[in-house]
Amino acid sequence: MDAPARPAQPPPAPRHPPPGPPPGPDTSDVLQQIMAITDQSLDEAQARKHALNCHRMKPALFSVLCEIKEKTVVSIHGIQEEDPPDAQLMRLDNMLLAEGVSRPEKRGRGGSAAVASTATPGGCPNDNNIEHSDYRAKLSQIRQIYYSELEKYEQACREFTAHVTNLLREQSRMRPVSPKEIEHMVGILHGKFSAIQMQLKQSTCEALMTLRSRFLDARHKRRNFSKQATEVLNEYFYSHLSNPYPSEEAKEDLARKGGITVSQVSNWFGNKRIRYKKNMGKFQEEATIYTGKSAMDATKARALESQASCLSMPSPGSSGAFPLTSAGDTFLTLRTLAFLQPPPGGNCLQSQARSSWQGAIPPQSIVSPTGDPSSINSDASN
DNA sequence: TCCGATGATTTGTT
DNA sequence: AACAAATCATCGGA
Repeated sequence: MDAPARPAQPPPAPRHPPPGPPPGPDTSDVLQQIMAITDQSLDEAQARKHALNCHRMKPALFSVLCEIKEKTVVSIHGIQEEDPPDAQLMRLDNMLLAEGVSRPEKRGRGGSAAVASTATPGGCPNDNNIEHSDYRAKLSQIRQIYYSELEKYEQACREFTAHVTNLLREQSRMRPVSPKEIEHMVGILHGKFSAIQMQLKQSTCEALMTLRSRFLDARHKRRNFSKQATEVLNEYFYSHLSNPYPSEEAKEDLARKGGITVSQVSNWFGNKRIRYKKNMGKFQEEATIYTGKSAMDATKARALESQASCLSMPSPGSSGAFPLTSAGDTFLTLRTLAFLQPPPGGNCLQSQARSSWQGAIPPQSIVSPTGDPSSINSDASN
């Protein structure tokens, strides 16, 4: 660094003239000046700096320069100033919030560990109640990593911002740097850091998705249906063997009764139809059990029906009406409704897929050619 | 551990 | 969109 005073001498002429315009006398002048500056001693330079700082015109000059700079900066960056809330960032934030990873209010600067431990367990509003302790452990792990990383980024951002601010303040003594410019620079810095934070949020969301898909994929965590559900489904299946295609309402009803979802009911019927058709012999015993059950139920239902109609209907002969008189009839009514579901062949639009079922019906269960809805009961009575 | 049962998913069809 | 058929992946009993 020490610059021994050497006699200022003209630079040696270049051996090869550079391309472009030849260096005129101005260039060599500037060069010479630069060389002269480098040759000055540090003390001398400091002295000159001090003299410049103490110049009486300095404050005025700086303020003017600052003003000009401010205008230029505003004109350049003014458009970018308005920061529309990033849709992507909002999506990520919402997801992290929904998953219970982040909190609604993130202003607090509490310890990350405290935050991680107080976050609501199972805060996910998803219908599937995740109870796996393994899942929770992994979720907690993700949460902790997220918060520790976030804290790191925030810390780095604070430190770097402070550093830059100090640097600029320091420099503002030497060159025109307005407070507004510093503010702007800080804003840019924050933008950069928030971009990094967005990446962090994105990877956290990805980790969450992977975790969820792994734990919520029902195929990997299959559970057999409860006895109740199986009974309800089988009962319906064998009592509607001629047309085992429950309507949407019937599916909902079955789902409710069995404590499963409608799509599970649909899956079950899809599987059942296929497997029954493939190997009817295998299901004979089951069929006997459930058709017997259904027959008993039907008998009971009929008894109840006649009882109810005697009690509530003036004319027992009118079979088309649904009395809906008391809560006690709910079962009967539901059954009756189920029996009166789309009659065989009544729904031509849907009959194509169902027509393939006709070949799978055992002889005693085939619906009478008249298509009388009441004939479905023959499945049960047989 | 094997193997049939079974719930879920995928693919192709209507 | 609903379904059939094939297939996957897990469950649960022997």
